[in-house]
Order: sequence, then structure tokens, then C-alpha cells
Amino acid sequence: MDETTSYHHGALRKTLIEAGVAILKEEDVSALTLRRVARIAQVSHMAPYRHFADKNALLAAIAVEGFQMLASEMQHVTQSNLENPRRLIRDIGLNYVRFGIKYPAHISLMFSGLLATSENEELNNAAAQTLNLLIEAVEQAQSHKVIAQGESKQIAKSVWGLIHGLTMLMKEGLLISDVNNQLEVMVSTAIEDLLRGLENSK
Amino acid sequence: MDETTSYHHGALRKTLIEAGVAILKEEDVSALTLRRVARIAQVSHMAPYRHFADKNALLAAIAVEGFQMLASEMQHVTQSNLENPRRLIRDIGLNYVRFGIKYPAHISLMFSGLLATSENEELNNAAAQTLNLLIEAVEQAQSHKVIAQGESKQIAKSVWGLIHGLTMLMKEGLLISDVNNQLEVMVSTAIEDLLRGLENSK
DNA sequence: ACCTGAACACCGTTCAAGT
DNA sequence: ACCTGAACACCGTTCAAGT
Repeated sequence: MDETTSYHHGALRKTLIEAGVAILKEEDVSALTLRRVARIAQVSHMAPYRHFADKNALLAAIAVEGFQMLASEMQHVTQSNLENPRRLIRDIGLNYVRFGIKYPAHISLMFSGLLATSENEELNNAAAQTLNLLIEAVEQAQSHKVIAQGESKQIAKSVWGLIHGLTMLMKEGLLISDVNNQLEVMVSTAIEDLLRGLENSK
Repeated sequence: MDETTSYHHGALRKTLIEAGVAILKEEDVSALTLRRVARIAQVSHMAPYRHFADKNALLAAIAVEGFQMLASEMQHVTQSNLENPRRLIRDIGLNYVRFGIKYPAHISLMFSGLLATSENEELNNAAAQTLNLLIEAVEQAQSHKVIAQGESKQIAKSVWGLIHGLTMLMKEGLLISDVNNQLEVMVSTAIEDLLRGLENSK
């Protein structure tokens, strides 16, 4: 029953995903090839097919890993802002944008069209988890009277749209020239403007 | 001096770009290869190198074409909304999102990281034009007292962030299930919520 | 079950050569 | 100037085979 007695080891799937994550930390999505991931894991270029149907399936698994990293950051922010929902939403936004700046290739993969075409249930659930965490934050803000009642899902989608768009544009260098000094004001201002509009929702 | 006497013709550069645009209308970015574009243009796989330094340069030119298509749509919307800046901003947003739904592979290429890494001046100008058109719309709204004075550039960036994020999430199928019937309400609501917050900017 | 290597049809890019 | 073809080191994927 010792899993390490097989040719490689029982954790090849995980090793392959981690190799992919590591590549995305240094290079862009085009560097993430099946053969290279296999090389890093020290297996033949065909071994990954025992764990993934094709390259897209590996990419989807790496994207899931990204959504989990993001969710875990969002949950951490939520823990430290239990009493101030206005600051909670702002901090979730700031961390989302910083996540995109820190892992540009990874977030690029996560929203590269895999979700649009893949029908991969695990991936769709992982992405939906992002929205769920935003809905929770919005409902918390509503119960604190910071956001008007009703339509928490629509409101969470608006918030997601704003912070996701800022992230993508920021990542492309289209919003500010100095990420260290301008990011916080730029993003906070945008989020607070939207929150102000949500106070007296129609 | 007849340009058509050369091996191919003088318009190869344009032909190659249009071949790329055509591929993106049907398939995703991974189908856009240098060799395939050359095949469509009926030239050898090396001919494109006379017009583009490498594959990235061709991709950048195709992205520029996308920004020009988008700008031309935005200008058209602006022409038909000269008197109502509130509706203008909403319609620009709606059209931006529809552009992304109509050309998902093209908009994906436009924001795929080329801008972040390329230093391509033409591409950067084309992308900046999008922001310029939004700044104009915001300033029009300010002069009609629909948006509070000051910081039109920051406000335009917030608006861009919102509509860009909604576009990308929509394209991934993460916001609504029925694009034909739900898009307009979803996007309009989000934009109007932000505009409400901008009425009495801090 | 899990892993391997040869083979195939593709890539982007370099180089030397043709008109 | 513009275009070509051979060659190289890569891809993803199929297949037949090994333990």
C-alpha cells in the first residue's frame, strides 16, 4: 500500500499542478506547456495524461488552484473586518487587485476563456465561490445599513465587475504608473464611489 | 511602380492583420498562429517576418485593430447621445460589454498582457484612446451637472474598470445565464449605481 | 494501474538562397 | 526589397508497448 513504490509517486497530479503554478509565478501562460510541466515533475511527457484528459484539463486544475488562493485571501480579509463592512468591501477589492498584480499570469489563465468553454464543474464552482464571498460581504453591509436592502446578488456582481476590471486594467499598466504609491487611492476611490451609489439603491 | 508586380502585393501587412481578425471571429487566440495567417494570405510562412519582427508584433497589430473597432463603436454611441450624458455613459458601457460578447477572442487578446510587456507605442496609444473617450464622456456629464466636478480622469478610470470587469466576467459566463434577456438590466443597473455614487463625489 | 518512447502534424524562428 | 525552402528545437496528442 506504499504509494511511493510506483514508478513516480501517488501525488503526481498535485506535483503537476504545483509545477504549473510555479511556472506562472515566473513566466506567462504561453510558457505553461504539458511537456515542460512533465519535465519539472521528472516524468515522461505522456505521464500527465494519466491524470488529465488533455492540456485544457491541466490548465483548468491550475485555474482552480488560483481561485482557491484568491478565496483564501478573501476569507482572511473577511476574518479581520467582521465589524466594519464598508472597510471589508474596500479591503476585499484592494486584495483582489493586489492578487492580480502579484500573479498576473495566473489570473490571466483563470479568466482566459476556460470557464466560457469548459463545462468543468470543479472550475465553475471555484469561480462561483468568489461571487459567494462577495455576496456575503454585501449582505453584511446591508445588515449594517451601509448598503440598501435587496438584490444582494446583483450588487455583488457590480462590485465584482468593478474590482475585476480595475485588476485587469491595472495589470496591463493602463490605470496608474506607480503601483506602490497610487494603487490604494485609485482603487479605494473607485470602490467608495460605487458604495456611495449603493447606499440609496433605487 | 506598380505595387502588384511584386511577389505578393503591397498590402501584405494589412492582409495578414485581417486574416488574424478573421481567425479571432471564429476561434480562440490559440488558433491565431503566424504560419496559419501566412497560409490564409497565400504566402510562405516566412513572409510575415518582412512586416512583423515576430509573432508578438503581429498580435499587437491585431490588438490595435481591436481597439480601433472599439473606439469607433464608442464614437458612434457618442454621436447619438450628445444631449444626454447619463444615457451616453450607460450606452457606452452596454456597447463595450456587447463588443466583448461579440468578439471574445479579440478582446481577450487586447488585454492578454501584450500591453503590460510590449512597450509598443502604437498599441499603448490605441488603448489610451479608450480612456480618452471615457474622459470626454465624463466631462460632458460634469458640465451637465450629472457628475460632480473634479478628477475626470480618476472617474473615467472607475467607469472603465466597471464596464471592463463586467465585460470579462460576462464573457466567462459568470454573471448571467441569458445574454439576450438579462444583459441590459444587469449592466445598466451596475452603471447607474456607480453614477449615483458619483453625483456627490467627496 | 502507471509509465515509457517512437511517431505525427503542428509551432516560432534562424539561416542561406533566390528574383 | 520581398519572398522562398530547408532545418532546428519545440508543441499536443495517438499508439503500441513495457512493468
